[in-house]
Amino acid sequence: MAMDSRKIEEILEKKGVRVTSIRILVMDALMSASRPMSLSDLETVLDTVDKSSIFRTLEVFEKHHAVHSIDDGTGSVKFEVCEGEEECTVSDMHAHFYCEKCHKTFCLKEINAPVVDLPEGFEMHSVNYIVKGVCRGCSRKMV
Amino acid sequence: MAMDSRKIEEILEKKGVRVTSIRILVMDALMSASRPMSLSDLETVLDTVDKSSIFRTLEVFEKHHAVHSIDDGTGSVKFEVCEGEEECTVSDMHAHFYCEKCHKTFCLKEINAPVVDLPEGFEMHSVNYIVKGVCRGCSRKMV
DNA sequence: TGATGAATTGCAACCGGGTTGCGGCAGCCC
DNA sequence: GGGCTGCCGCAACCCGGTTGCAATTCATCA
Repeated sequence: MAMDSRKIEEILEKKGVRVTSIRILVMDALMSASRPMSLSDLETVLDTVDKSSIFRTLEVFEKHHAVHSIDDGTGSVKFEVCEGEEECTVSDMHAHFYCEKCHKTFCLKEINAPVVDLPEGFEMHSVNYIVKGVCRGCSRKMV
Repeated sequence: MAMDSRKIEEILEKKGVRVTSIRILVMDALMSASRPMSLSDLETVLDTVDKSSIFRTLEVFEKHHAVHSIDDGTGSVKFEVCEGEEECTVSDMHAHFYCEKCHKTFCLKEINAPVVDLPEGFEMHSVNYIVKGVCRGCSRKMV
């Protein structure tokens, strides 16, 4: 338990999510992780909780804008906690970095996902901006 | 057969890909499609050809930089023909648009994928820039 | 406190995209 | 022709994601 469960309950309530023990566990895991987590990441961390429960919990969280999903092109969707109180908007989305060596996905929180002008008639709902390459740790090791 | 198979043979040879009848079929399908195609798209278009053959053909094409793959976050990777003679570079990559109504992926060829400055130590190999929303056709229909 | 109905959870099975092992076949060179 | 290499089809598999269903938990109200 990395975080005070009171605080987590508060957050869930603020988002309009009914509080249950499993939801606290999942939110806690997400908040104490330094990187976006996939369903199977969560499965291994929370090995007492069933996969489908985690899956449905994430569904609920996403619907209530407590978390958002990002697709880093690895074939497994990652989830991270929404920052502000409000729903994430397009301009809030930040870039992500996927390391091809260590297969980890990093948040580049400082870097907003760039927004481009679309051709007329196209309506933007969200953007996904993923950079792939080698992360700091791995590029050091290679010298 | 939308294209002259001679031309396709030429292209394959230029990329250093051995020419076979299946490879011509796959390349033809990709070149005559107006949108990036997934493995299963190709499967339905080329219903005489086995899935694994298409899969391995795409592998070969990709290794020889005859096609590149894009991940639009739908869970199925799409492929499109590389434009120039040379290997695609980061700055050549263009943005893509995924329509949440009709579930089609569009190339925004005019729009280069934006390139951001990474934190020190991170090394960029490729970028994926996907915009999700509603496409022109679908937003018209809704009026 | 106990009953009732709705929401949540675990289990098991399923789905679909992607991937692989293997045996057969085609093309090529000697 | 014989042998080699690479290509192809088939079937089976893997894994992330998803669903149906029955059991459990929870909130509510009498």
